Amino acid sequence: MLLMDSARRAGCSPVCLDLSVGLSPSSPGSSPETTADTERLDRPPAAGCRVTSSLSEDQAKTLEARLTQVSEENRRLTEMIAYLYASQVARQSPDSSRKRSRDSLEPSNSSDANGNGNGSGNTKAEPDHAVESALSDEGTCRRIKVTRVCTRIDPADTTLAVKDGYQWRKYGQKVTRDNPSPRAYFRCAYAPSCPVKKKVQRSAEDSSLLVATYEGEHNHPSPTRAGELPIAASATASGPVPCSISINSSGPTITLDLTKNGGGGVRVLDAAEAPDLKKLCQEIASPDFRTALVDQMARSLTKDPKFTDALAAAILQQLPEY
DNA sequence: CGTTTTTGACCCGCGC
DNA sequence: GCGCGGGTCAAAAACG
Repeated sequence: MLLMDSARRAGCSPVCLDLSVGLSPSSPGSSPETTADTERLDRPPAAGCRVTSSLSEDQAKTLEARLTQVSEENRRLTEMIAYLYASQVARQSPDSSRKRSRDSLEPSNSSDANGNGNGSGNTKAEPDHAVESALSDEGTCRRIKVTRVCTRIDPADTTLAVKDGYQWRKYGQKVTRDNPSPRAYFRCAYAPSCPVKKKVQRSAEDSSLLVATYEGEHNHPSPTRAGELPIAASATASGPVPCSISINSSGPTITLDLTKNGGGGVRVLDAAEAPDLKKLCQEIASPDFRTALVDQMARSLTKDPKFTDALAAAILQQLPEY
């Protein structure tokens, strides 16, 4: 979110803040906020598509100029992301790592997959699953998975409820120093057999953003999502939504913004899981990721009325007049 | 009446 | 040793 703001301040359109970050220029990707127009600009038409061939020379030049501009903005944002990411990693203090290493001594269930249930569950009627991130700890005997999920909520909503498909029991609430809004502590309802805990707190910067931090992994299926894949697997399977990339100011986390469509999980990485940006980019550039991304983009675009309208208009132009 | 939530007290690690 | 702050406990209250 901050990055998006920064991008706007820097005069960049959020349109180009896409997943082509760190990838080859041909990599597909777009923000959910991307308009149909830009979407067509970002990518050359597929083979056999006759749309561009019907454009006038002026239109072609305009489009080309626009493409150049978008590419330039993309490049600048890529650099910005890399810079911010590096800064965030550098800011990781020894304190925080010590704290997390202490956490890692807590009981954890590492035997099964990442059982974090979020994504399709979602909060409120509006499925506005905004940001996810994952933290993993290594270097100790045991390993506890820490996942951060941000959900867009109504600022007036005072309940710290994140409907993620699992049942939770609240066991405490505390006002923390760095945030005026209270932090709620939840344990999985299947405790003590399931050791997962979560902390939920509004973002200090954006009260409409609810930040849930999950610790540990569920050792049971979600009561409401039985049969579905756990987060990490589903993220790859369903594919990440075309999304903007932001950097969570609260920590060294690269987040993927699902603000618009919230249509599924997303592979998320942070400093602990992705030691450097290169690794992150390699992951994003993987064939599976790309395939899932293309699939998700197609689904997203077909849901976008602007896109369908533009497509219909383009098709209409190609129809012979009778 | 059983379950869940609330909330003040308590515990523990850390820095000074 | 003391204070601070985050995390947890557990009794009381609220809820269905």
